[in-house]
Amino acid sequence: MPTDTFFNLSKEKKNRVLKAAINQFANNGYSKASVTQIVHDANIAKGSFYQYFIDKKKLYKYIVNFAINKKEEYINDIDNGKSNDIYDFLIQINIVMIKFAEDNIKLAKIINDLPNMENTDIYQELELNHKNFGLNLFIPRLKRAVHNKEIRSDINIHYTAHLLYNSSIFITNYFLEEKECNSLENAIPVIENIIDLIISGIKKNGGEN
Amino acid sequence: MPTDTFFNLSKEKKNRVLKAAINQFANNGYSKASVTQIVHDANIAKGSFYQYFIDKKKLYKYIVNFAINKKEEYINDIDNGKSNDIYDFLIQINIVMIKFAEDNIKLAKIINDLPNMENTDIYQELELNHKNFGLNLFIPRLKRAVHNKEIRSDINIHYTAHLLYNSSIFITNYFLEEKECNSLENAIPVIENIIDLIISGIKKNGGEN
Amino acid sequence: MPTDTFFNLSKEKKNRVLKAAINQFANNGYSKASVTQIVHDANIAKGSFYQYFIDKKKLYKYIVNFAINKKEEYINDIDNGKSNDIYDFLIQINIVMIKFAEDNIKLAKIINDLPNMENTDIYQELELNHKNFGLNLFIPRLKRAVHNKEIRSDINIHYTAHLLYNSSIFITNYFLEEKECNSLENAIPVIENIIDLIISGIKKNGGEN
Amino acid sequence: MPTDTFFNLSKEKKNRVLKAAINQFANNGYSKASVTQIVHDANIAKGSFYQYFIDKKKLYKYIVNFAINKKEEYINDIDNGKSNDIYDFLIQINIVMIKFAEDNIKLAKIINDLPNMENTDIYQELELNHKNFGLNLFIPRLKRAVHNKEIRSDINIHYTAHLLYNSSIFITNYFLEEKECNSLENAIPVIENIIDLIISGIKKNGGEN
DNA sequence: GATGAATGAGGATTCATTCAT
DNA sequence: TATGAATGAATCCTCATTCAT
Repeated sequence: MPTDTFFNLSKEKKNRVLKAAINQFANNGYSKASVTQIVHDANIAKGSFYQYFIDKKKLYKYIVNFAINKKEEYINDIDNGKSNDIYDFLIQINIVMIKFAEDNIKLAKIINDLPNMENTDIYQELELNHKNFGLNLFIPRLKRAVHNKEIRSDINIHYTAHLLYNSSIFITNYFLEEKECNSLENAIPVIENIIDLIISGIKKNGGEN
Repeated sequence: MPTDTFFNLSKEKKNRVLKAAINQFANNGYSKASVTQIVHDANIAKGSFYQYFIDKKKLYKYIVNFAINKKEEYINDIDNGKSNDIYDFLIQINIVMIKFAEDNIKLAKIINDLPNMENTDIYQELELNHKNFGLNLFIPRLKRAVHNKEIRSDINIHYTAHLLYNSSIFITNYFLEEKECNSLENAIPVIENIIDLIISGIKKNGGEN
Repeated sequence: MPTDTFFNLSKEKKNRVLKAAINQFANNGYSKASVTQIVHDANIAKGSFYQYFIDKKKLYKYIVNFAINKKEEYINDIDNGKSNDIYDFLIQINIVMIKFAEDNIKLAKIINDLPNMENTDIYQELELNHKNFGLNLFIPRLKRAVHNKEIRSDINIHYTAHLLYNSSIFITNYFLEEKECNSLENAIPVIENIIDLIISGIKKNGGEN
Repeated sequence: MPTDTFFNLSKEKKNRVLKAAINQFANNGYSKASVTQIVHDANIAKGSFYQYFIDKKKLYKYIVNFAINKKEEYINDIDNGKSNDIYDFLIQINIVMIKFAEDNIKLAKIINDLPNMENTDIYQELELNHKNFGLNLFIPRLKRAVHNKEIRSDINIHYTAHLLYNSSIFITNYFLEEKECNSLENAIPVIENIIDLIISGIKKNGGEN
């Protein structure tokens, strides 16, 4: 999406510009993000900006795609692990999402803001469907788990996928907000706890009384 | 938050203004909402607006509080019902939230948009903690349910409350988006399905084989 | 084309704005005319300008129509005179066009610049066809003159109308440029001279030798 | 007007630049012509452009002179023919002007656009007086024709020259616009028709009845 | 209390020109 | 000499807010 001119820039300058842009979009969202501010933060001329990117929209789309690609890289890491049981998988996916958010807080914010753009043309133009990406992460795993008799066969896979996807977002946000300064290690028990809730339910088991 | 002048207005005029404002904020979010448009839709003079509200921000805060109060009214209705078991309670609370959203789509949208404002000064100034309100809805119920041995005593109540609160938001959104035209009745099986997931977990039970 | 706000302005202010705008467009043409300059010359705020006119284009269209209407008023004056013979008519029309240009040099310049806009969307939007207006001025008169045996029946009316229309533009420009400071009276012999050329041709008549 | 650097360029490169520039000016006029676009079309670097020409204005002046010189070449061709009578001369000159316009549409457009620049500094700087060139084309011929008793001795030569010059422009434009696709042959009857009007006038001749 | 005109800082974007390599 | 990135003043336009009547 950027012009050749942008790609020909020194790595240092490219990073300055990207950093400034990511900051703007993360802190202000698309429509309130200011090109003037980006240009100021990146210490480049106004005119230069428009030699790097056709317009603000193109830059935004580039950054969004950049963020999503990065996130998917994280996810693919575990996907390749082919972890066997659904419990492990759920733990892994949540860990990885927190890892991504920790490593890339600003990018995570930009992705989190996407649902707010759903009714805009710009969202259509993005064409990616990150939401479906999220769901598609869970659906095949759930099917496999049903097949392997790991989980009940009477659940609605669609709803469950939504619930799991939603929970992963919740877990990430929860960790970022309330535990912000702590290391990932502190998150693992929380994740396990919540996944356990989902796996086993909150109901008191007959046998337990 | 509005001035006395606003409260002295005829009910009809007050409603015109509120309706116009709610529409603006629901459709455009805070920062893109246009005072000019509100003024036009409400058919009042620009100057009058600033005699009713100090500024756009004050109006927004007023509307947000208005929306939250309305939502809490719905919730209090069931709370008073003192429904006994946790399962029933969860069903009830989700039904009521959908009801609220159905009856007040615009207000629901405004409330849904709140998380996106979390990093702004305006959010701090709201001071309300709708989120805590949400959590406080579940925490005492969960405690009671543990005490009544309805649910496992080894769950973390805090996390569980979060999960339930989060799920209720998800259920409402899911219903609004994907089932928009259907009646509330159609939602009930979905709600039951999801609540069942949470209650019983997704794990295949020993006895089921 | 302007907003109600503009029409509600004091006559003095309206004139200030119109004068500044006419000056800009006359001296710089549409695309180089500067809103900032208009606003400065008229001594109003930038924001006010956009409360008077939707945008620069709308203002331009308004001014062009204003200019054309004024010109047509001048022409209608003679048209109503129902001057009989074609010679008188040609004299009259040229006098009137010079009068218009003298009284409204800036408006005349704006009209003269119109052909340069012929390939732009804005010209299409004007919808007026000033050129056809010019031709239609001559065609019926020529037809009548042929019928009255004032002029040769073997001329091509279409070409002749073009030639006459074109000549009238030439005469006006000629007068404005080369005689700028002189009064209209000085123009009349020139007009008569040129019209005589067109009426009688430049060829030496048989009888004259 | 270009720098030595430009003249030292390979013919092929010079032509690329000139072609791109002519296109820009013909299609957009001076002020809307884009240096960036010229540079792109000519496939040269931005910096090179400014090594060939001091600035956009200098290039424009060079192109205008280039166009005018070309046009004069066409005219000189017939001048050398020493065609005798004024009627033939007028026919010839109009044919030649259409020929020029046909062969060099872009250059003709640039020349046609000149009157619109009359109030700019750039026009003054051109210094050429193409208009006088046009007039000087006709004045000596008219004098000769008077002397040869081909035309009336009581006409004002100056006005007549203007009228003829103006008509030639009109004829060319008329042909370019309305007959664009046709060959020059189709233009000749039109030219004859109009020249006949000018020669003989539109008045019904006494003797003709 | 109602009105609507006035304000101006701020928004994104363009483009001829300069400059370092 | 060729290159293409850098520059910044200028462009049109928006909008919450103020002010005079």
